[in-house]
Amino acid sequence: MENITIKVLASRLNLSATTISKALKDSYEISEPTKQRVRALAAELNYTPNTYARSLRTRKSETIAVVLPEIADHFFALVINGIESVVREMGYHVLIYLTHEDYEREKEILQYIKNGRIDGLLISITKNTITSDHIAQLEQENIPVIFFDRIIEQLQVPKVVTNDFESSYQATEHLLNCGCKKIGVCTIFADLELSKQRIMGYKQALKDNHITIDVDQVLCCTEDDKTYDQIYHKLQSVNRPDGLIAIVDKLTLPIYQACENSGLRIPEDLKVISFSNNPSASILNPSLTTISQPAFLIGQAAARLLINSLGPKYEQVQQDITIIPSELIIRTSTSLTNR
Amino acid sequence: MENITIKVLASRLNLSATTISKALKDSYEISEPTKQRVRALAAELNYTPNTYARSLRTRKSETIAVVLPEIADHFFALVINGIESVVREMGYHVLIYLTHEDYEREKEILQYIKNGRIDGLLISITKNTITSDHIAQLEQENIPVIFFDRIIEQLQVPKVVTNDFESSYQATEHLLNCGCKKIGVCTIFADLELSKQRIMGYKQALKDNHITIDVDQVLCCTEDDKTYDQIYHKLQSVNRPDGLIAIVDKLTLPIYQACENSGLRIPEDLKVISFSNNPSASILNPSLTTISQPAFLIGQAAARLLINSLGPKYEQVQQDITIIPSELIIRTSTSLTNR
DNA sequence: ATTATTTACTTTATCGTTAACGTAAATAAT
DNA sequence: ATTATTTACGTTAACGATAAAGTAAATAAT
Repeated sequence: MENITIKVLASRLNLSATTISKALKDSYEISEPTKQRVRALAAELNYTPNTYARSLRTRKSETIAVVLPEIADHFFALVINGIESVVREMGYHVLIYLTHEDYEREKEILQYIKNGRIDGLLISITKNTITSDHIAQLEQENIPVIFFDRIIEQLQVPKVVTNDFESSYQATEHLLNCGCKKIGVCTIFADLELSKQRIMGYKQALKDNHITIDVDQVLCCTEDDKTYDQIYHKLQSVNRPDGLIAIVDKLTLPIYQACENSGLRIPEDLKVISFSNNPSASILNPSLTTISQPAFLIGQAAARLLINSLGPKYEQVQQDITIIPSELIIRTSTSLTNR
Repeated sequence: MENITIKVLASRLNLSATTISKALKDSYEISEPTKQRVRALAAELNYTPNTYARSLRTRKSETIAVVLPEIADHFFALVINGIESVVREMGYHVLIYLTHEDYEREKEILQYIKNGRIDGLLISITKNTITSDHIAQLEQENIPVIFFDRIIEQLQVPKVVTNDFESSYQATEHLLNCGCKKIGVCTIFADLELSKQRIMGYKQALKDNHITIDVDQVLCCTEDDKTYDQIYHKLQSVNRPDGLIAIVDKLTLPIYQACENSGLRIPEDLKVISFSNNPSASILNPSLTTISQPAFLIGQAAARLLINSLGPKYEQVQQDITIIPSELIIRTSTSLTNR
């Protein structure tokens, strides 16, 4: 079957290839009757332009890459939904790359996508990303980059995040209001800016409420396969918390399991709040109080920023940070109980 | 900043562009010393080939598209993980397109990606996809297509699915073994082949156990916003089931909520099994008995089939179906209770 | 010693599209 | 009536890579 190219259309209509190209772009240089003939034949033969030829010529691919740690995570899935909603409207395409929290893999990917292929990049770094050269390099090649959620603070690149500090502060105050005396916080991503912010928010809330900060109540589970044990151990200890903030959704499972297995009752013995977007939070037993992050909106905002920066004017995107607030959704896991 | 192309390398080394190209491909036509010089300079200048130029010439893009209804669904997220694991190994790239269960959107997307851009397609159709012309058309353009999970039975295209019939049969027998007398089944995707298979499996199990099939126990919730009401209503009725099979994960939430709100106890009053890959199944209360689909393996198998069909030999992929079995994971929601 | 083959390249053409520039005919301006 | 401008196209070249075909020099075969 013959490949339908612009040349085929041209020879059939006794026009030049350029004229076809211009006609299909609705250029003012082409007369209306000619445009109609061209469009009619293009439709009849089901012509679609060859992406590669076009991109080679125009140096635009209408394709962006999304690089992120994980997709089987409701937060990131929702972010992608947000990105897709914008990208679709703008007629762009999305390449997805998963790092699986592997820093080396992240560097590989960025190397991979450098030449051609993408017009811009949305990225959420791995928990181990320590340098930013691989990202800065893309910028040097004039590929705009936007960070979302997991950012590198120092890099002069637009960022879209939630109000990590404030929402953690708010969560801590909520636990205090529920009568908690010893509040702990737990993370698995010690080095991420968002973890630091959330822990700072927690500490600030304690400080503002004149409560001494006990470093022992900040639990960093950095080794994946020991997370459960560390939590279980903590909840068994004499110095166990009576309120716990989980900085990531992934901690919900081990926390609930550790309580189940150690006989601790939620919320009677331990009140729990988790940063989470998981819809099953409402049918857990007890239902889980969450800080629900605006994942969809983060995706949208990041995608808009990126696509705007690809526009014709190319005004150097100002180095800025977009903050979209999270929402505290109070459920049973922090219910008041009389003891 | 000058763009590093093959020509730049060529002029710097006093070689022709073709020689550079061949050297970088480790062609036998180029001498070892020359290859080394070329590789050294390429590395020094951080050369990466222009994807579009290459794809235009070779008619290969090393890119596949994945078209699927939804990403914020643990099953599909795991499928993507599986796909990514294979694609990554093979050096391919993945474009993601979401249909959001919109059939028109699905057609648009396929039109969209027709020319150039992708070498092959992995697709799981929307709940409303009734014709297959848009898919057959891609095949005509020599773009191989593989179905996964949600297939069109009639289309002569390789398919990767789980054992829908058998696992549903097995689930039904499990409920019978737990003493259920009136087993219901519930779906939101009446027209999908997988729904039909699962319902057939359920019916066959009843038949084989000499139980009359009551069509009233097959609940099709086709309108999204009425799902909860229909389930609630069903569970309130005189003819309510004492065992329920949920054909998709999305039904877990409304079923648990309806039980909560109507005072039905799981598993005492109603035993529940759901097709689900959601990790929170184990911390629901009661924990949920699931048929866990091999999502990751489905993704891998589909991706392998596709990429193999892109290979040089291009032996017409046999019209076949790959079936990867699901696993019944028994938890508390189907525990035996004495009544 | 002559021819055949191999080695290591180069030249040319092309993938499909579009940017840049060119031009004949028609229309408008003076 | 002459020049200027506009309209509606066409020609050429190029994006960067590679397939196809060509070639000089070196080596092997007879």
